[in-house]
Amino acid sequence: MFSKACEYGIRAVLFIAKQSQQDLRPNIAEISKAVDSPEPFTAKVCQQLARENVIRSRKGPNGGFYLEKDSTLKLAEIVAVIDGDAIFKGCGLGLRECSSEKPCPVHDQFMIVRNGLKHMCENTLVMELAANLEDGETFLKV
Amino acid sequence: MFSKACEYGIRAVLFIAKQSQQDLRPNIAEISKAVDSPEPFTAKVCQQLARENVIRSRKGPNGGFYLEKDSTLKLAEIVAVIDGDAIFKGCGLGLRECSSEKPCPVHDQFMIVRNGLKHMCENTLVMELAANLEDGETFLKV
DNA sequence: ATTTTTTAAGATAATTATATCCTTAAATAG
DNA sequence: CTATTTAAGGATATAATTATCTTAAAAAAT
Repeated sequence: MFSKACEYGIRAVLFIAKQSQQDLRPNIAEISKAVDSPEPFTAKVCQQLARENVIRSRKGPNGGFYLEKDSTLKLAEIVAVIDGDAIFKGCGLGLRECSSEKPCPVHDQFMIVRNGLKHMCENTLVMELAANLEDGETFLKV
Repeated sequence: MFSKACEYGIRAVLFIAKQSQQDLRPNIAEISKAVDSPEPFTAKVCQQLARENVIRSRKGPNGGFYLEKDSTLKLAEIVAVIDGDAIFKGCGLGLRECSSEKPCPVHDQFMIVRNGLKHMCENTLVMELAANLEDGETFLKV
């Protein structure tokens, strides 16, 4: 569904969000340990997200990645930055042109599924997911 | 969503199905031309599907790939053979273990989307899609 | 100011997915 | 039975993704 980079990205951001709720700023070593992802690769992904202003970063001692406490970041923004929006918009059979005027054979069926994914990602708040994580209701590794 | 191999595979099978409804058995050259896909790669995919009994093939003059006219083949079988069932079953965040007992943060949300895709693929008949194709209601290339 | 911590960026390596080529073997038509 | 057509299989090439390593630059703390 999502690329590995995107999976790591979402997991990293959820951990960052959880830590941010306690005024902490985890660095790459802490993040990759917490979400069980390769350190240099996770660094790349976090840097990309920071560059695109999806998350924030601070250098120097006590630095790391963080989110504003009142952040309204949604899953969709993470996905769009890392994987692009092909998964939300592209044709299920890979046709360049595929629209209701010139639909592929599964156009209508896919539209429903893709819209479901899109709405889900656009309506899921990172901070809310992080809250469940803090309660031990959900998990980020294994 | 699906791999390129799987996209080509579905497009190829839909064309094969359409031709089979007219008692034709297209060969690789005809298939890859009709669905605008690379010939050797399409050959690999079709051979794999034939080996796994998803479609049928016949060698020699006038040979090619085909489906029985009363085939009840569904999209899900093509996807499962080419991409496996990770897309129907796997965790959206790539966790090895992810269940209702030990869910990832987006477990419930993803479940809904994945099940939507799964049911769609399991309930969509290749022969029905091929019929629309024959009527010029849907398209397989560009 | 200097040192230390940490992000940032660039270059490189390994792996996987995509694509191609070439040879072999099967099967049909004549 | 033979020639021809076509799928099947193996080996190989290319591109993209995933992963790593190294160095630089920024910023905070002392």
